[in-house]
Amino acid sequence: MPHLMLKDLPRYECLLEAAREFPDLDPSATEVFLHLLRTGDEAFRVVDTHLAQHDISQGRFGVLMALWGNCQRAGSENEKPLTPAELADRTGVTRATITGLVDTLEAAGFVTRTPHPDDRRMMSVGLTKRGEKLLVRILPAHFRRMAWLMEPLSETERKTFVRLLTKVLTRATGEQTGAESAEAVLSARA
Amino acid sequence: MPHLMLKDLPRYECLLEAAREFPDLDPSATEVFLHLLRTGDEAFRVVDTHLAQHDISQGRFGVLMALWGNCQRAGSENEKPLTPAELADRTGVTRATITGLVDTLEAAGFVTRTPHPDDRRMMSVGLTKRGEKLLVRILPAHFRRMAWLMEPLSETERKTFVRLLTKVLTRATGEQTGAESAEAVLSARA
DNA sequence: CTTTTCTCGTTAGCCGCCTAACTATCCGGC
DNA sequence: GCCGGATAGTTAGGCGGCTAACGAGAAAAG
Repeated sequence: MPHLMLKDLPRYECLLEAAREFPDLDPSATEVFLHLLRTGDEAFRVVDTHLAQHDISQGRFGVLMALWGNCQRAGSENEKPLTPAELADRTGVTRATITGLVDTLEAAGFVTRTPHPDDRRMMSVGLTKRGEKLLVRILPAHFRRMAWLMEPLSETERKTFVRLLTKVLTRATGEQTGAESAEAVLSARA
Repeated sequence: MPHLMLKDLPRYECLLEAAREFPDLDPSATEVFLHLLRTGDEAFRVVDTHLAQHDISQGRFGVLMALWGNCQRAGSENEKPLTPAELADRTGVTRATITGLVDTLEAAGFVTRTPHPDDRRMMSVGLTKRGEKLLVRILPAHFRRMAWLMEPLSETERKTFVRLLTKVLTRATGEQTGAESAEAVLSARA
């Protein structure tokens, strides 16, 4: 689970000291980076612990949410069945992983897997009544956890937070402007 | 790898709509939460991609960094060998996981595993010259990636960012004040 | 119409993480 | 001194990610 390198984040003075040995080390950037990963990890753990109480992993939950289609993708009425490929796309895991998740969810009776009417290569994965009930039972506490976690932040701070996160996310996910891509820039001096 | 539930983050209006159905849903809190996890995930991916080029997973890297002891824990001179229990503590994974990671690193010649002189239950895991060289070769590009990722943020923004992250981290990791703990508060209405 | 090429889902196998159980060792009470 | 409980590391088994390779079916090229 942990995406982490050091559980106890280094003190800033240590980063400064290390920066003398490694000129490439930007202390403030490193500090933000480590805090980001650590906090993301702990936030994940908070909700994952809750979902695990209902035998639902984050991956399974993602599939259920995608199927439940809560206002995803403009213009879709809720509860539309999806293909494994669409599920992979929306949850951000590979198709191979979707196969495994759907296997588990199907065995538990939360989703059904039927041949796609139009294209015999495809499958159609739909949420069952049972799966829907599970979500309705789980979601309130799930939302409460997120609200609890963010309670220390004012509305203004939340706006700022999202803005900063978006800046980093935009850079991380590329919007590859050719020569400016991460790989190009960063391997130049390798 | 992905700690995520939805790859394409929902639009804010969708959260508002969902909040009508689920009174427990706090739209701004949910928005921050989803952005935090998504961004943390992508930031992780940025450095993980680089480490993977050297056949080093994040877990292995954590062990090497802990051993290299870069200014961890006040008063320790660098390069001190550690026990698996200490490694588990510092990297935030279980001891069982450390066993596996050290197995791999030992097979690759980056660390050595010797019996502890004082206590025959313990082992002493130390960094080899080869492991040290690996770190020195990898770290500059590693630091460059972190710096590149945070480049869009000004120094002021970085300070703010760390402050906000710390607020959430503090809440997530508890500092359990008895009745205020997450489990107590959140399961009250379950 | 045939053949090539692409896409879909699945499979197989790897890895890192977990928990639970086990063995060996140390320590504290009697 | 001995014996029960704590502690260190490992093992066994499960799970959910990944990549790579596959066969079935659709679509494009000829």
